[in-house]
Amino acid sequence: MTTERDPEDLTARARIRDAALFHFGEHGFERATIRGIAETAGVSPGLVRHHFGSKQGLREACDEYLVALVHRFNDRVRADTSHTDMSYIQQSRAALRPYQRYMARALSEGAAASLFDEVVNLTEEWLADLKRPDPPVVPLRVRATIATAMAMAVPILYEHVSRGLGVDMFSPEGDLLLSRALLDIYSHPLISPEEAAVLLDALDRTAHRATPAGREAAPGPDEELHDE
Amino acid sequence: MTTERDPEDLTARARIRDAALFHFGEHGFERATIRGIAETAGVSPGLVRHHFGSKQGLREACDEYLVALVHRFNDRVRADTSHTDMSYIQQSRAALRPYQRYMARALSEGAAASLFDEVVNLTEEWLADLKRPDPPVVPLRVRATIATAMAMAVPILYEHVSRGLGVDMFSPEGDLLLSRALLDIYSHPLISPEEAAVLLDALDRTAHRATPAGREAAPGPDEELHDE
DNA sequence: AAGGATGCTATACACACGTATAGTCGCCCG
DNA sequence: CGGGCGACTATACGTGTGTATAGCATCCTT
Repeated sequence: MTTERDPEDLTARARIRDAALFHFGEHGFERATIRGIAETAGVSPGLVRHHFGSKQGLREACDEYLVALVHRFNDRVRADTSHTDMSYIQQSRAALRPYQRYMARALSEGAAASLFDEVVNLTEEWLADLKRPDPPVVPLRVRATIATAMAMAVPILYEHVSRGLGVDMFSPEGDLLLSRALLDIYSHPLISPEEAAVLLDALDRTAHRATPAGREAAPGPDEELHDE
Repeated sequence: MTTERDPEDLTARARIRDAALFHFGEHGFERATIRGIAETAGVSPGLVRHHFGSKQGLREACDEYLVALVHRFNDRVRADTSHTDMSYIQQSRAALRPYQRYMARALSEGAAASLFDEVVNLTEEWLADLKRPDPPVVPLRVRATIATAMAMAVPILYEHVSRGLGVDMFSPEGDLLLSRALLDIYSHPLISPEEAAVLLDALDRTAHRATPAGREAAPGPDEELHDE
């Protein structure tokens, strides 16, 4: 059913990559060892180097593999016109679950940039057709980035979240509880609009105090603060 | 002013701890070396072991130090009755900024549990006196945990967030942009209540289908990651 | 002033890990 | 048939790192 892998898999190369995804995800890049990965894959450590050149090369291969995978799922979600139907999203979630820990680790180690950006793109589309009473105070891309980061937080902080939930996040119970919680949080503002207005005002005032007149420090690519 | 440190600081022990907080935050626990930390602290590597026993002991000392620090700030925020005034929060944010990268790393490595829990407690209080039209569908603790995780995501994904923002997250510009974005996101639901209701309903229905009666799923230590 | 504890350094050890090299087996193409 | 080539293994090397030990200096106590 979920044959989302490339045709030429089952090969030793693929087994090494899978083992690496597991080991990197479970122990982190540094603590994971080529020897351990090789053992899981059922090959000799030398073969790892033969196929991927180096440990870093292996990581990059893992990243590329996942980027392609996520991209494929994104396309499917995009193709789904009925946004009330979550079957594709659920399906994607399920299929990507084995790789969540790897993604979490890689992202928190600063790697897998294109993977993150790929998700940001999707989030951007998602946020774009979201109706809201007042105009946003920051560009769409910024909101999408932060929303993506926030969504990634849960798998990244796996141990802590599981402890707070009282059940393992990846168990069926945990997954259900988590989904319900996310739905609740995402559908309710954590700050009342009035309070937000006050705080935003205070923020802008202190900001103006800090940056009195013509500032030019740190020229970002596009400094558009206002909106898309 | 920012004399938030213990009295007996300036000592070599304190310098080592500070250096460790920096190195661990900058390079992660694994990549950070005792020799490097010692050099930054201006002492010999042996002294690190003398004071903290082991690298792990050093990490724990860092955690304890930060838990105490955060705890102190939490108390001050709690003591602040006027919730519209953000001076204490801003002050705490500023004071904790040098340690943010350490905290982010430690948390994403699964460590510093009590630090996380400390923040969850504060979030819990924050969420408790938040008015909302409908009753929550999950316990307060669960919501607080996830909200905390989401808040932590931004510093953890520092590189990616900075890239998405177009400016360095820790620069003044980045900080302002980030604050505005967070305010915007926190004050607007990302899912409309109606949509959420539909999704929640769908979720509960599939959940009942999946777990007919008492499930307790065997959480295998190593999940097969090949296919499903 | 003697003695010991404590802060601190220098040196050495043990080991795990990434990497490099040489070699073997099997398959495909000519 | 055979020659080359890619998949794969065995083994070894170098090094970075945590840790252990021994020794020195300084200060406090009695």
